[in-house]
Amino acid sequence: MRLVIAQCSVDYVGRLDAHLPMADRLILIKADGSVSIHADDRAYKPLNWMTPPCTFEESAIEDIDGEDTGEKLWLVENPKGEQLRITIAAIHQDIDMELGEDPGLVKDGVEAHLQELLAEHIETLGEKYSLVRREYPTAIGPVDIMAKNAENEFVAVEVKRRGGIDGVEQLTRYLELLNRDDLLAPVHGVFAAQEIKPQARTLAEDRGIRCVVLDYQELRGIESNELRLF
Amino acid sequence: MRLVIAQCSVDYVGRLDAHLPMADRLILIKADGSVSIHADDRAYKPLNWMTPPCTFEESAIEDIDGEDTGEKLWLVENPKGEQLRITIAAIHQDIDMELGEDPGLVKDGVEAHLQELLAEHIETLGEKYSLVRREYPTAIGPVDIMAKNAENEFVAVEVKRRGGIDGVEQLTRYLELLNRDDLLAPVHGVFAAQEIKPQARTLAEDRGIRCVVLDYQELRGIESNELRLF
DNA sequence: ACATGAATTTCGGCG
DNA sequence: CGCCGAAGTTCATGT
Repeated sequence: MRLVIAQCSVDYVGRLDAHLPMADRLILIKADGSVSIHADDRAYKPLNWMTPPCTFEESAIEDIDGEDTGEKLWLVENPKGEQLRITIAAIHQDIDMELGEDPGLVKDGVEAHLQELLAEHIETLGEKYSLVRREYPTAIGPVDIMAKNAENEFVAVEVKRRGGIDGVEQLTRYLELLNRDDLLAPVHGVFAAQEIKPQARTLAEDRGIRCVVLDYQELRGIESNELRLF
Repeated sequence: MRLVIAQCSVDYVGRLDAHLPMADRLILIKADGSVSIHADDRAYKPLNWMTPPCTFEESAIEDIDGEDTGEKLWLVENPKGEQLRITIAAIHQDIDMELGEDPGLVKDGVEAHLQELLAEHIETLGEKYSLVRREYPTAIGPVDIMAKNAENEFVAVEVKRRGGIDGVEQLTRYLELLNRDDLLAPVHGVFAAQEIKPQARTLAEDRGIRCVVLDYQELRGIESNELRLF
């Protein structure tokens, strides 16, 4: 990892064209070969970058008379021919440090995990609910969770972290298909998400689909409480 | 902008839970208050981060006996209560630098620009093609470009940077609607993108929609050539 | 390798 | 302020 704070201008030519006028910025050169250029804002997003694989080449910039201007051109290029051209006017800091390979991130709470938790605690949807199976297969793709309600009727559940119109449309297609099967009908629908957008809720309820807001911490809490009982 | 290279472990509790075991990493603290944690890989993407607005607080970590362990806890928290807890075991580098406000990025070549260029050079679609208007309004949303072909028939054009199934479906809906209007029918369809996925192409051609791959550099080149003529 | 779909998506535009 | 859709999306997964 090399960190360079420098006065620089940048041009990107590739999937689009972009230009950054001369200013002080951080240039981050990682061991994977990637280069990214950060300003002191825009949170974690760089102004410009090049992802590996790519090559890095430094050259001196000469003026019309062939005199060295003291400026450097850093040319970063990938095999597709996309280029990042960094003109370095002055370097304020330049540090290099070996970090070694990172153990990596352990995530917990994405959609797959929500589905898992809800399947384990299907009674969150109502008393006497029981799980039929996760990823219940249909001709147009798997339903996230298939369950049965207290009346022993089928309930198809679509799980999302953020529930939008798309998810409702998806569930609607499943319900339409499933309800054509006399062995299953009537199949009810539940749209379950950590966050449900108003439009999605309206559309869902309009179609007789019940909306359930999932509380991830609470679902996890149920597990913790169960554990505490032992 | 503060750059800290440190041996640290990180826990994020918020929209999901995530954990990073102890290792050497770069911690980037920007003037906007954002904090991001980078490893020496994963290109420009940080392992973990917190976007502003958020608060930063440092405290000493004590062991069970109340003895200072020498470790520090950096607690980054946003108003929603999401937390980034960084345990600092050792600091290898710590530099601080004022960068000032960035002039910002000039972009050129995104979808809006593709649409603009194609509208200006509608003959790219065929000889004698003429532009009716961009963002041609319909009840279900605007058609990117409405044109007429050499036979003076309407042609609805959907412009995408990357053409997938969705774009074809969208154009199909427009065409269905537009062709119900006797004043417009027959309306032909053109699916224009910098890159068209095979499945999208198959679907489009199956529906009688013509696929056109746009070359951004070439469209720009036309402009350059025109300029050169003057 | 390619297509599909989630992401702490982010980001910007428009209403 | 919230919805909607693009993004140099990126990233992981399944086929």
